[in-house]
Amino acid sequence: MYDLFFQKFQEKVPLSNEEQEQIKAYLTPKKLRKRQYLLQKGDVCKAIAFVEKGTLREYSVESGSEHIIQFAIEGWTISDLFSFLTGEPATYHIEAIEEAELILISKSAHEELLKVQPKYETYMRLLITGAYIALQRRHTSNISLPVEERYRNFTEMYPDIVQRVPQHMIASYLGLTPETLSRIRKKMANRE
Amino acid sequence: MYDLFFQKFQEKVPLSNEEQEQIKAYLTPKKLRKRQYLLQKGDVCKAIAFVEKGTLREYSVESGSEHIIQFAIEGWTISDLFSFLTGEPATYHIEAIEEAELILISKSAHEELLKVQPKYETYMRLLITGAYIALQRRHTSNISLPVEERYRNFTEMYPDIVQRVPQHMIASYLGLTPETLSRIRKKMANRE
DNA sequence: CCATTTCATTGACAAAAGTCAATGGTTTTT
DNA sequence: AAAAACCATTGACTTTTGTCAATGAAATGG
Repeated sequence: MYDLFFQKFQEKVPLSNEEQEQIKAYLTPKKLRKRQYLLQKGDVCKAIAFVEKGTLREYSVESGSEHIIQFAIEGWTISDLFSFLTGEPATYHIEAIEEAELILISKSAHEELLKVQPKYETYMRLLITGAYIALQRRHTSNISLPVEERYRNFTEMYPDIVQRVPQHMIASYLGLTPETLSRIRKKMANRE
Repeated sequence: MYDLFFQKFQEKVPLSNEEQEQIKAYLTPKKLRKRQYLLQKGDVCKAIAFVEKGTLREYSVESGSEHIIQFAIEGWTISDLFSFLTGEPATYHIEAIEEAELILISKSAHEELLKVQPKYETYMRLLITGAYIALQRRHTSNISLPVEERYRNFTEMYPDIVQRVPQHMIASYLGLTPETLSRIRKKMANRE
């Protein structure tokens, strides 16, 4: 159950067996059914979630329309960090697209782990650094590349997500309407 | 010279005088003239820069056109983190818009500080977490808000940058052409 | 202080993306 | 198994944004 979590952890920071057991004591498993919320806008985000199985999406709702901020599949971590850290109401929804198995780090677990296990702090630092770099690249490509290339990059970078997620959600992630993405795909297909 | 740096540091992590002196020993001051590069695309980013004075911009150049990724004024930190951490060539330029005074943390200083001073790791973690949250909000507003509101948010959030930076750079930051921003401003002004 | 460069604005036009509505195929639910 | 909900695609049309070119004002550098 915790295999993938610790595998990913150890890719960044090696742990002894004892350390692993120590950390494991702070973690909580949780299952979600399809369409079930992990977090709803307005609630306070109470955990950082690591995905052992399944697919989730994090999205904002702005004047009726949804905008997908992030997908998360096996091995990824997802949360509304701002809400989690400050205790302010969340601005995003997080929802299971498919049935999912998660490992949760609660706020109190997070704070305790920072105190008792320096390797946890290092892991968090590296995790967020990676997320920041990825987000920066995404943002850069968003404002500098033509839509078609952005879509192509996405399919090359995340072929597994393309398989598992409806197309209109990928459009939303790329900041497009479903119609526009459909037309771009058609144009790309016609050139082959 | 290091006042602002340690002021910002202590807002996140308090330090004793000894700790401050210890850390200071790893820092290097640097001045830039207007238009001078701190980093050029293709070079390896050798430092994290804290701005004591002046204004910098970080931007990408994609098929001839520039796209501003970030501004940095007094009290902000700027770097091509990916290049800094991996040693890969930078994908961004960083340049002084006005004459600037910086405090640099070199790669080796960064690595040493992580080893010898846990508070430095905590500071870095919190710094990057803040940057990540800010970037996520920016990206969200980019894909979900109409241009006019994005501009309004920017002017409200960073009135000092609006004062100090030419308008076409703000357009670039928002992902617009200068002409489009000019027209939006006109529209906004006409409604008053 | 003059020459040059940079900058913001505007107009005319082109290209890109969004909106609305309809269709037909899937999948999901009951 | 039938009904309902979801989904991708397409067409006609509108809105938004970009491109190119010109102008005049302001800032910059020698």
